[in-house]
Amino acid sequence: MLHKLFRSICCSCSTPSPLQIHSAPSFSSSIQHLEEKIAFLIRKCPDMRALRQIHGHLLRNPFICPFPSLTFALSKVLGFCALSSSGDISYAGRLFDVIPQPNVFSWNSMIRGYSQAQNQSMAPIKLYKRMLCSGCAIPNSYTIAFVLKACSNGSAYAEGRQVHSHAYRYGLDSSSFVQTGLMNFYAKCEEIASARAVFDGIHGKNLVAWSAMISGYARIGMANESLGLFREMQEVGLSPDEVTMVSVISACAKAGALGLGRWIHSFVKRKGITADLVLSTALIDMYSKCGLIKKAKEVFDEMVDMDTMAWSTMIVGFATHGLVEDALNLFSRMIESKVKPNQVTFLGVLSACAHSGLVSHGRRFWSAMQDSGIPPRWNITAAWSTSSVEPASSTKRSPSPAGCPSTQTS
DNA sequence: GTAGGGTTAG
Repeated sequence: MLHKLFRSICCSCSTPSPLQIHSAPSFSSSIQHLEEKIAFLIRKCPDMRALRQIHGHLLRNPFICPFPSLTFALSKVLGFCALSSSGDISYAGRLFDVIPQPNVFSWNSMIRGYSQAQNQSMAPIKLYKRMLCSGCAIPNSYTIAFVLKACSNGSAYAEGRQVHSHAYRYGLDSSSFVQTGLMNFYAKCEEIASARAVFDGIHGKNLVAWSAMISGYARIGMANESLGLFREMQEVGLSPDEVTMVSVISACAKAGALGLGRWIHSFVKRKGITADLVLSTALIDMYSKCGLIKKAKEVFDEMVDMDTMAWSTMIVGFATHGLVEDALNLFSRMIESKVKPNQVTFLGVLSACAHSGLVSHGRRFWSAMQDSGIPPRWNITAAWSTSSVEPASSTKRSPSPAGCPSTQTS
């Protein structure tokens, strides 16, 4: 089926003759047509099995897919393997290693793919270093944003600062995606003053920039600053969305600001902001932490689809309030609903058992937890290299501006 | 000329 489809697509895009190649508009149009077809085919690709067939066709029939279309096609194949939920990052890695001169799209797909993959915390930054050293592709705003995300996830502060200076040197620091990436990176590394410096330097801040800063303050418990910025955002005429509201609700939860939290909840309703899964979970947490467990349960009961985090938040809430029976009953309902518990869920039920001296129940949950493959302890280690990351050549600008770190590591 | 940023539980 796929074979036939591929054949028909490729046959409909005839290989340009030498005459056509000299006739630039015709050649260019033919190439573009072929690339559109290949992109379509990969976009519709259901799984790795089909993707491997497409990849095989490309390699076996280079005459129907000449350079530069082969480069384009391979970067599309790579993008699917590295980024799609039905992709395969190890296949992407093997493919990437045999591409002679990967283009910037391929580098970016791999950097982003490794950032999203489990147990690959070192890989994105190593790859970024390889990209800079290779000198065959210049980072763009996508590269910088993806690497910054990887640095945020891995709390790789030294590397992130270097990436900041690279953003400046390559003239990419005016990209809104890079700016948001920088704010998030600094906020996640608890360098909130640096995050704020980036935020203050943005001209024409959009909703994402405001939300990122509000979230940065909320995350480290600076509730007043978070809520103050939320007010300021509205004063400049920007309307918050559900993502902004989640951070604001989280700030109320951390501050134990029930009055404000209730006002925010009514604000969400009044403005018609969708109380999606994440926002509802944030509300449950806020009401629970502010002592209003009944209201938390009301929000939970109104939810249609609950994930592990929503169930766990409610279970932990009950446990914290000493409502042991409610916590254990909810855990049973969660299992009946076929939602998989995680370490936080078990922490909730075990803490409920501890509060009420239910030793035998506790032992059963302890065994069930280990049977589920959840170890009693887990470590999240940021195994990042602290070695220097330097571009191979070509700096666009120097020296660094105020607030932008030097590229040299001490 | 392929693609992207801000959100929740311990």
